[in-house]
Amino acid sequence: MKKGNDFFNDVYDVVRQIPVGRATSYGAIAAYLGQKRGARQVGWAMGSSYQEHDIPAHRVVNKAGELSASQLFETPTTMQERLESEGVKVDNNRIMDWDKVFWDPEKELI
DNA sequence: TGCTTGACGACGA
DNA sequence: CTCGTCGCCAAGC
Repeated sequence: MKKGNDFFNDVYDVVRQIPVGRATSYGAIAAYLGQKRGARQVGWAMGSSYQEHDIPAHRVVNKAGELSASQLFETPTTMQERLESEGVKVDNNRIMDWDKVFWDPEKELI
């Protein structure tokens, strides 16, 4: 059986709980999972199979609120349009009011 | 088996 | 505030 898949499943579970109009960072998820230094692995895990799962990957951005994954979506603007559709303002691939939109699983999630 | 890359983060200039 | 460098972990070649 797989062994490191638990990390994947946990990442997906956290992402699914992200409320609409909010967003979180890879580092925050990694820290919530106890892998504070696994921020890159979070993005790698999702990018490897997020299409096979039903998770709002567009609500996950880097610590700077930048849509670094926008070009991995169907189109380079899909991620931005989806966020704006949920009420999140995006400017130059960066979330505006990031400090307000930021959703910390360690504090919001129990 | 070993080197390189990557949806990142923190620190310094 | 923006740019550049180093560090972490896992997968790919």
